[in-house]
Amino acid sequence: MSKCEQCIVRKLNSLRELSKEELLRVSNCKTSKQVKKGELIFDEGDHLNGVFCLQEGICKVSKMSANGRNQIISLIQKGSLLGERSLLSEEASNLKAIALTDMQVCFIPKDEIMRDLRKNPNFSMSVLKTMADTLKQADNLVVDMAQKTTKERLAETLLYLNTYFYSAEKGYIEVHLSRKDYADIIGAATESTIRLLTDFKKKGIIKFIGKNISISNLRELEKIASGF
Amino acid sequence: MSKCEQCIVRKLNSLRELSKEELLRVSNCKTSKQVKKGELIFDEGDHLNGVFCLQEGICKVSKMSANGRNQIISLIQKGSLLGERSLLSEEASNLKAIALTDMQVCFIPKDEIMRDLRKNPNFSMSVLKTMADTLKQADNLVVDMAQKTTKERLAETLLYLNTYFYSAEKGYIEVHLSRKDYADIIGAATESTIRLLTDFKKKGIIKFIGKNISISNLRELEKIASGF
DNA sequence: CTTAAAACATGATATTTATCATCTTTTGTT
DNA sequence: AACAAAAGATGATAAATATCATGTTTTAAG
Repeated sequence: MSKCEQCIVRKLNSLRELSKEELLRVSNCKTSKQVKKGELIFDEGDHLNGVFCLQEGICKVSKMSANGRNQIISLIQKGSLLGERSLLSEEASNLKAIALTDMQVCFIPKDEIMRDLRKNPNFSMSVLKTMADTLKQADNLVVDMAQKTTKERLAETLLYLNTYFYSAEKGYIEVHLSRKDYADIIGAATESTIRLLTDFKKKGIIKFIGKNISISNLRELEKIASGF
Repeated sequence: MSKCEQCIVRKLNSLRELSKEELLRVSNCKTSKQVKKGELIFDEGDHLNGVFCLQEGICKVSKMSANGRNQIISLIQKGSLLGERSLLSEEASNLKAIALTDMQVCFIPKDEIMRDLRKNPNFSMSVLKTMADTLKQADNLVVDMAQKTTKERLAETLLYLNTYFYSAEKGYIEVHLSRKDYADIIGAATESTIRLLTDFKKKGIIKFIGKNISISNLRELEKIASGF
């Protein structure tokens, strides 16, 4: 199994704050596994007892609502930690994570991380800062969900995907989301979402063939996202 | 000025983890002030440089959306800390806090808290845990906003208020929110919100005279909140 | 390659919600 | 007490969105 010290990905998250010795211990107790596209990483109700460090790939994090519909809260890519909250509360996970691409995922047991959190202030401060950022994003998401129309939310989602997942080489957004995934992100019915996408396409704002989507008129999409 | 060591309220938040000496230092650098109902505690864009510890009263925390509408993210009551995120990022506040009742508020400068966060693992772990909880709540709120109808959200809001702010003595929910506040919580138009409240009243689910609201049929409200 | 299942798409319609207009009631100020 | 301003209320209407029905295309499994 590869060693954390040599892992470039850890530079992208709070683990960068760990000392050589701490990292060595983490390296010795971590497990690593392959997750295929579409597979479950963890489910709502699971007791995680550790955090995931995403080596490669992208996953969607979602939550079931009472009425049985799924809401995608965020997309997480390689370099991020996942499941930090399980460290801090004894509760089961309130979220579910599913791979959107083939993935390489490391799992670090709770005990090891907890020890570092208590011993290494730089590490705990970094985790705190990350959570603060996530919280800020969540607040923004709440406002968007509460006040924007589905059209505005879809425009915003496309802009977001374009920023983080556009491949210049391929000429389109690299994450392949189903129409239902898009619907689950913006919190709309799948049919409504399809209609909106078709509408954007007809107006020359986006192009798509199947799941390969690209933006043709960025300015216009930005206008729509911000409500004109 | 009163001393933190003798303050009962601190027992309710992460400050409970501070040692006597740490608390003494906090006590010596904190400032305390009275905030009248309706007054601003801090605004979006303010650089806080510290946290607020709420001694007495309730405030609403909100955020302006791009289209100029206000969204109330949460209600915070005495015993809570407010503005922790300002400690962890250099950014200006993305939220605004306004008093819903007369309040007594302490302000603790950033530097003092930061020092304790780094030196006292129990304290930083407690802050981490609080943020994790807040984050979980935020995720739940996102799902509600995205997938519930305005009626369901209003029902849920009333249930929440009833849980945390019902006064058996007075016989109604003690926080006095305007119809616009309710609208800003559920993310709906004020007129729609009034119609929903009137509808609940007509159906005998709630009673109200002005801003004094009480729940008559809890079971029914719970049904509505969960979408039947 | 065939076939069934899943995903995508679109029309028709119903429901939900916002907006605009107007009126009434309450609140706070002089 | 008188009055203006704010908050609350309600009707009429328009706009946004969901739902149901159905057909087409794509995908995956044998």
